[in-house]
Amino acid sequence: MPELAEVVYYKNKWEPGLGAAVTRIRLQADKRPFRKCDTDALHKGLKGTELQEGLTRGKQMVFRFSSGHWLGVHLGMAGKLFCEPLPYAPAKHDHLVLDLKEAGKALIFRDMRHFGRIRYDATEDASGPDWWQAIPPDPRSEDFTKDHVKAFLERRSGAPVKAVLLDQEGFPGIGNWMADEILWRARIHPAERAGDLTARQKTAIFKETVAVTEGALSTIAHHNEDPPEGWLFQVRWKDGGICPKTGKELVREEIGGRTTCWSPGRQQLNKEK
DNA sequence: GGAGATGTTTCAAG
DNA sequence: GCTTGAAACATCTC
Repeated sequence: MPELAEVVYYKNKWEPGLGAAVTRIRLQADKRPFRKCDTDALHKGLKGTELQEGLTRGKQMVFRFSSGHWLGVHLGMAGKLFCEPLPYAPAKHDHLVLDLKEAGKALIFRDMRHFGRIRYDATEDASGPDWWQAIPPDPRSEDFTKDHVKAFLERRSGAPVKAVLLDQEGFPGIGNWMADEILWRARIHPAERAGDLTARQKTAIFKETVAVTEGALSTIAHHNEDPPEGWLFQVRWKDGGICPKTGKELVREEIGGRTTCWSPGRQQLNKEK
């Protein structure tokens, strides 16, 4: 579900808890979102600390608590964060609930599919845990440059460009619909091998990645609205969806391991041109 | 009942 | 060691 802009949207859902201390922690330690997480340490470490800040990079989130405690959140495919007044009774898939008594709020992580992930780290490093610092620059960053994009496309030269756009090592925050939107705008066939792209096409991928990210942030990040009319997003899951540019039918097929939607008249393989 | 879902990890093969 | 592709993960909805 959540790509870069939606991750920002959900991160902000915990804002009502800023400045308040964690008074109670309820979690389902045996569930998959806590794989590789020391839940005992989380319990002991986080209790009594104050929520100070929430940050996002790509699809990753981290919440900074007082005294060097950090909570990492990944929403997976279907996860969400929200806030409810106390007292709050957790539902079946509410894997983590933080009560903040002085704010009168419960902060909740819910994930029906269990593809999400919670992490806990204790470090005095003000830049955050190692895994957080290791996340490559996302498309909002000034370090996300044309050269960076070109180098990554060349490194993954044998893979379909759709698969490369989904790789969080090169395009943190880009997910399935954003990748389709970028390729549709750039008029590139999703099955094109990244190494077969022209210099002009590589530049187009850089520019459209930034543009789609900004467009998504301006709508989804604030109110979870859909992107504007005229985006592929509006039609890509509809049966018999029509390309807003060509007026012809869109195609759906699995490319790079994910269902991919594109406009055949607009996006062709280079060798077919 | 079966397929598919806005994602990541892991593993095998080249 | 690096790249690529496919399977696995858990649950719900259509």
